[in-house]
Amino acid sequence: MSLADSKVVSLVSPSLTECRDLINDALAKQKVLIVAGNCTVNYEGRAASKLTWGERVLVVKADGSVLIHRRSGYEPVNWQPPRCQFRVGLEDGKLLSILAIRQKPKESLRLLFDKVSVALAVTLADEGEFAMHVTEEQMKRAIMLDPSLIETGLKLISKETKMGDSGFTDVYAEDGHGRLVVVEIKRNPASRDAALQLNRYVETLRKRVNRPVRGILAAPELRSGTSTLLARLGYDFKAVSPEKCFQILKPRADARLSEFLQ
Amino acid sequence: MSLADSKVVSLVSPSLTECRDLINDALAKQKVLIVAGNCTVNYEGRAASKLTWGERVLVVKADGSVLIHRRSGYEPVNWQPPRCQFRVGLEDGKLLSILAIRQKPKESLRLLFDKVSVALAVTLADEGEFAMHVTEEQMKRAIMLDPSLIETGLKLISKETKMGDSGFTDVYAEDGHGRLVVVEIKRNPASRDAALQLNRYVETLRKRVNRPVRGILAAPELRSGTSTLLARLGYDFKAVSPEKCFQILKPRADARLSEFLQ
DNA sequence: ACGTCGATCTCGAAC
DNA sequence: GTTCGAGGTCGACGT
Repeated sequence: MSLADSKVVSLVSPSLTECRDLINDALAKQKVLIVAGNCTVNYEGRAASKLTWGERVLVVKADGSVLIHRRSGYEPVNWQPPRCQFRVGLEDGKLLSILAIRQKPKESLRLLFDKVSVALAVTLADEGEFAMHVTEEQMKRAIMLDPSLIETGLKLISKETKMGDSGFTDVYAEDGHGRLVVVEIKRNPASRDAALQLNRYVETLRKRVNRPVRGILAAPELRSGTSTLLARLGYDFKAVSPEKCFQILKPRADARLSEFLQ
Repeated sequence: MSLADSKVVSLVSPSLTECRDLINDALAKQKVLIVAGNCTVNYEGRAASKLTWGERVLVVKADGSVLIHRRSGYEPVNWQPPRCQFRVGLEDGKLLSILAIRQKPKESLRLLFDKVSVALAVTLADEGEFAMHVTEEQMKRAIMLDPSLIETGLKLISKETKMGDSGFTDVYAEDGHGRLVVVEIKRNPASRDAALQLNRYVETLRKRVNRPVRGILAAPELRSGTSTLLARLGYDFKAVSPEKCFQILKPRADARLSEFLQ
């Protein structure tokens, strides 16, 4: 097994020639490529940009995505989404040039390295499964897909996706008797705060429309004392479990998400 | 100069203990840290997710951003924006645990490595400047060089380069019928605000001259709803892409552009 | 600090 | 294929 076939190839302070060979090998074998060094970057496509000399980390992934990261910042300074094609070359033996071209939209990313600190080609074996858990937002989505989770005859008014100020999620609907309904959704057992928050939304709405407005607090359960408060305010409670919401979302979710409760 | 002080520290197939030390050193010195290995990731915060075992690349940047990349895909499978704090530890000497915690919103990212292929700590010296190229000003320049980009028969009146107060760029011209034309240029999809801004310019001009004044909104596209507003105000829209402007500027530019392309 | 908006948004789904 | 909407969006700007 030659060096180039091993799972990790790491070159510290390689010559540009060594680096070119490693890059070509990594690209051919669809490894993940990581290069840290002094470079410039020119981008042209949907927009155009220029990045003058400095040390950055280049990452090329197996699907031809490209990331160029500076020392700080979550987002790459330059990048390309998947399906890039590459041309790697040495200019005068002094500059390592990497050209990443993408069709549709037609874009190009051109890197020049004059010094590479470290170059890395890694084969990643990854069959792991990624799963998002049920969030409040997903519960909301389930309820909007099937308002009968709350009450038969309930009809949505708006697809408003605005979140309340304290992580409360609200749905506006109309019940079987034509009354406006505000539904507050909580993923966890709802506290008195949730009831008061619901109250604020209903009060606000009552000032704006001249018709009956109901309030419903939807959550897996109520914390102690919340039931009394809710009744005193004149609102209803509806038990909604994350699991039930998942049953609604499941048929619409893709294969990966179906794994989501693990 | 010890190993840990050099600009690049690269460990291939390190023990988890070595790896922990390298990571702690990198975090302390605010280096860029790159770790490739077999891991799981658990995220909890605004949402929650779980990623089962598999080989990925972890990147921690100098500002405490975290990226976890799988072999494919532009986007990291898990991440944290800047300002994470870290806790690194060994569990039973069998698992390397990295906990990244972020306040506001309260979020946590927990990685467990059972095998590290390669660990890298790099100091990036980067004072380079990043500049986007086709700016609104450049689009304006292109349109002034070739007003037919907007409409055949359009003639410039002034070379006024004054910018509008909100980043709006305006061009004054005269159309084939001798009517005054105000052209508002936006580099990005134009919103209702752009239409209203154009309206203000046209209204102002109509008060000062006693002749017909047209308004044209030039942008790559209109955001939803803007078309209706624009029509109601009686103005025209002309699609102008940065790319097309770039094509106009490209042949005319001289020394500066040759630098721009290189 | 909080809300609104743009982005080389990216990404997936619906049509 | 294109269009549309969501996102753990991120990040910048205005209040």
